[in-house]
Amino acid sequence: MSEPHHPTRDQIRLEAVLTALGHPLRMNVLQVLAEGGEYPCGAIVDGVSKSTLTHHWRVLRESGVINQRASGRTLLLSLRREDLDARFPGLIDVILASYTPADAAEPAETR
Amino acid sequence: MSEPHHPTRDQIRLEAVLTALGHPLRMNVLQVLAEGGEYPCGAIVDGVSKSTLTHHWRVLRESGVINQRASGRTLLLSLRREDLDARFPGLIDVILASYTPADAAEPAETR
DNA sequence: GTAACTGTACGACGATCCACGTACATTCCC
DNA sequence: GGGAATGTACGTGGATCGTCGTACAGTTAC
Repeated sequence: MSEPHHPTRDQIRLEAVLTALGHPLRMNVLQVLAEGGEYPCGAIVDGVSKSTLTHHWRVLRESGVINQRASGRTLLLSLRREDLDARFPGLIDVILASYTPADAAEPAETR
Repeated sequence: MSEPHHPTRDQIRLEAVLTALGHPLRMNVLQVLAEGGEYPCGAIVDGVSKSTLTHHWRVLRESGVINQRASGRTLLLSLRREDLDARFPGLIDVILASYTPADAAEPAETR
């Protein structure tokens, strides 16, 4: 696996982060990764094709929300917590706290 | 002017708010309205056609970010601060604090 | 009443988003 | 080496976004 391109900390833009998190699947990924640790691409979401997932990984990676690290034949995903907290202090915490079960009710809703 | 439709406080969804603010023009509007007070539609942004503005007002209104109140021949816009703070405590403050001049540098940038 | 002003409604257009299937590159394991 | 596993790359098709011009509706002022 090749190392994909990531923005540096300074290149992370607020609008890109907000846009990235304005999609239920990607918000769901944030929730999972916020627990900490690294996950292979295929271990977080299911019910979606591989190529669709690749699309969402790219949005999350290029906005600076996640990091993708090659390990064997998998790419390990993790949240760029330190970078996000340094750039936008409190933002991730507030978003996670604001995303109530009422919002998360239908992950695969009609949209 | 007719009163347009607004979501109730409970109908405001985090993803919709994040998506709404994931556009530089609308983020700009948030900054202006966060100062407080009410503004006519045409007094916040310029360099964009009226119909384009109407589109962005709808996005902001339907996501629950702003309120539009009819007054004479104008619609007065204001931030739904109380509703947003009640629903997502701290979110607006953090977003405003995170939106540094570096991000806001080019309001009418190449997009 | 009539003209000017403010903003919406509607339709159009190109660009982007989102989901998918297929093909391919890389790695692991036999 | 050959096959299986993991994910990306590419192209496609439909939906939505962002912008605009034009037309229209409500209000104000003469």
